[in-house]
Formats: sequence, C-alpha cells, structure tokens
Amino acid sequence: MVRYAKEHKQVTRQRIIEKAGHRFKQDGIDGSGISTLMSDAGLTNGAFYAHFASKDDLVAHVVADELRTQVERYDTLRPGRPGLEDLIREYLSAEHRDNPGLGCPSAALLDEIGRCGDGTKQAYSDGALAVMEEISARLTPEDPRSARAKAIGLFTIMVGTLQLSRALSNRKLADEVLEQGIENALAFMR
Amino acid sequence: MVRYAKEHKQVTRQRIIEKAGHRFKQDGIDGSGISTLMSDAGLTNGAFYAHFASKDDLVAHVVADELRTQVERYDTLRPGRPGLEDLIREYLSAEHRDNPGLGCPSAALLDEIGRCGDGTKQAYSDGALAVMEEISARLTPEDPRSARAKAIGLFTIMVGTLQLSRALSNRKLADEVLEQGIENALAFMR
DNA sequence: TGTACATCAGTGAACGCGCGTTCACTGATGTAC
DNA sequence: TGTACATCAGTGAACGCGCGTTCACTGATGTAC
Repeated sequence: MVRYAKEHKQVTRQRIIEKAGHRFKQDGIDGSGISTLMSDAGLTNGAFYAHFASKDDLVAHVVADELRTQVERYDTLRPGRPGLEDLIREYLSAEHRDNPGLGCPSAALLDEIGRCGDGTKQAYSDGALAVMEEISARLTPEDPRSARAKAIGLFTIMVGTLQLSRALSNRKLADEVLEQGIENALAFMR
Repeated sequence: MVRYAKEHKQVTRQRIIEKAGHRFKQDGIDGSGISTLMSDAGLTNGAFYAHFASKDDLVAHVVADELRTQVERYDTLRPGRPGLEDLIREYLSAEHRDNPGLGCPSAALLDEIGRCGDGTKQAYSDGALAVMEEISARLTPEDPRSARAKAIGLFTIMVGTLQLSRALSNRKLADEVLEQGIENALAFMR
C-alpha cells in the first residue's frame, strides 16, 4: 500500500465538495465560512487552497456537482410521467422543506446564485439545462418543443413553491402552500 | 421652523429602510453591511442604532416595507385580469430581471428570507398573504377558494421564473426562459 | 538491511479586512430666565 | 435681548470577531544507494 491511495486527494476533494453542498444549502453561500466547510470535511482551514483556487472556485464546483447529483437521482425514479408525479410529491413534501441541506440546490440557493460570478452561473446554466432535459424527457418525448416549455413551468412552480413554503413562519400556511403546489404542478403537467 | 421637523427622524428611518431594500435586493442581505446601508442613506454607520435595535430588526422592517410597496404598486394597475396580464408581462421582462434592486423582493431574496429569524419570516408571511390576496382578487372574485389556489401558482411561477432567468449565464437562454414564463403564467391563469 | 533524502497532504498560526455593535462626543437648535 | 443650559440626530473611532487567504512547517511514506 502506498503512502496515500492514488486517488486519495481526489477523494478528499470530492468529500469537501459534497459536504460544502450540504452546508451551503443549509446556511447559504455567504453564510458558510472556509473554516466551517473544511471542518465539515474533517480537515483544517489551511488545506483548502491545496484543493481550490478560491471560495468562488469551490462554489462553482459545488453547484455543478449538486445539479449532477440531482439528475442522477431523477434517473432512479420510475420512467415517464409516473416517475415525475413521484418526484413532484417528494419534492413538495414537508420533509424536503424542513431539510434544505439534503435537498434541491435551486430551491436553497437560486437567488444567491443569480448574484454569483460568471463561473458559478455557467456551472448552474449547464446543470439546470440537464435537469430540465430530464424533466422534459418524461413529459412528451414525441413533442420535445412543448415538453421543454412545460419543463420550465414545472421547474419554476416547484422551486418557487418550496422557497415560499420555507419563508413562511406559519406552519399551517406553509403546509397549505405545499399541498396547493402539488396540485398546481400536477395540473400544469397535463 | 423647529430644529428638526417633527417627523424628521421618522423620515430618516423610512429613507434607511427604502435604500436598504434596494441594496438588499441587489447584493443580498448577507452581502450588505451596515456602513454601506447607512452611507446609501447619506448617513454614517454610528447613527444606525438610533433607528434600529439590530440588523435583524432592520431586515424585518425592510421586508414588511417592500411587500407593502409591492401591494400598493399593484393597486395602480388596471382592475381585474387585464391588470394581471400587464403585471405578468412587466414582471417577466428583461428590464425587471436586470434591475433586481428596483424589483420584486421575493425574486431577489426568497431563499435568504427562508434562512432568517422568526421576526423576518413573520413580516414576510404577512406581506406575502397581502400580495397573494391582491392577485387573488383579480382572478375570480366570485370563487375566492380556487382563486387563492391559482394565486399561489401564479406567484410561484413568476418568482421561480425570474430567479431562474437571473441565474443563467447565457443571455439567450435567460430570455427564452422569460418568454416561456409569460406563456406559462398566462396559461396557468386561465 | 539501513540510512539519507524527496514527496506532498494536511496543520495551524498569522495576515489585513470588513463585519455588527458600542460609545464618547459634536453641533445645531430649542427653552428658561 | 442675551446668556446658560437641555435636547437629540448624527459623527466617527474603536471593540472583538470571523472572514478569505497565505505560508512555514509537520510527519507519514516512498525511493536511492
């Protein structure tokens, strides 16, 4: 056995990225410091710059990784529209709302990403397109043009609804928004 | 004339709140420091605590003020559904997307508000309800239950679409999302 | 087999800076007499 | 009318703290001979 496994550093880097994804989604990008991020990954702050050029650099990689993971997760659902219905119910659940760290990066960070530099927005654009295509493919494979239009609508309803539910202090109202969101998304899908 | 006009301090306070609204929507809440906020209002940092108990206190007042202003603006539109169509087109315009500081507080700050303390979320809940009722009243006054449901859907489509458009680095794609958002909102409204 | 050296992921203290917050002070204007 | 004092919105320097970033160093393991 060698001093470090060949991919040791890459494994560590990936662990930093994944833990940072969780932390960013929970506390925001501005709300998460390097020291916290590194200690989440079981390391000290100094090692950060052996892995990333800057915090911005990390953010871009986290955004790309988060959306990639999301697409992969969608791939495990039932094919076609039934899988999409499952997805909608899971997405607009109280559990997802109450655990942003484990959930959708768009719902947790979309307006903050809009204020980020070009590297991060580029990563987001690429990833969001892939997510949209995933949704689109489940809608109407025979009519990709209108499917893409519906995919944008479905995506925005879901993200907007979850964000709204998270921002409400009244639990009952927040639950009502989620339930209504499910109906809205299902109605829009048809 | 007295030393200060009777309402001088209240006027100043209101100016701080309004300028802070602009700054928050542009740079984010975490991204806006007290010194910057006060200099936006033509004052120095020290005066801040003569007006607000803390930054959190200001944030809650800003959120309340922003949503109040938004409701008032909506009141100036044509009555009923035509006014709502105007609103949708104005909301999902490139101009609104490119000037977050002057625009919708929900589109600019919704996920950050979800991470704020209870005072801010309370203020947001109250304000968002008022906005939703404004939309709702324009949809189908004779059927308030389904109107409320549609209002939530319309609101989330609009907020989600604008946020998405802002987060995309590709201008052409961002424009396409806006245009599709208008069609989605109009379709959903009916 | 034993010793000297190279590699390199990670450590942890330190850098300057801006944060939210505090506070002694200023200075323009009002009131008392 | 003139002077002493009260009021109070705002000033600006300072507080401790955590930020993003840098860097001399450690220590475990590999290679050379």
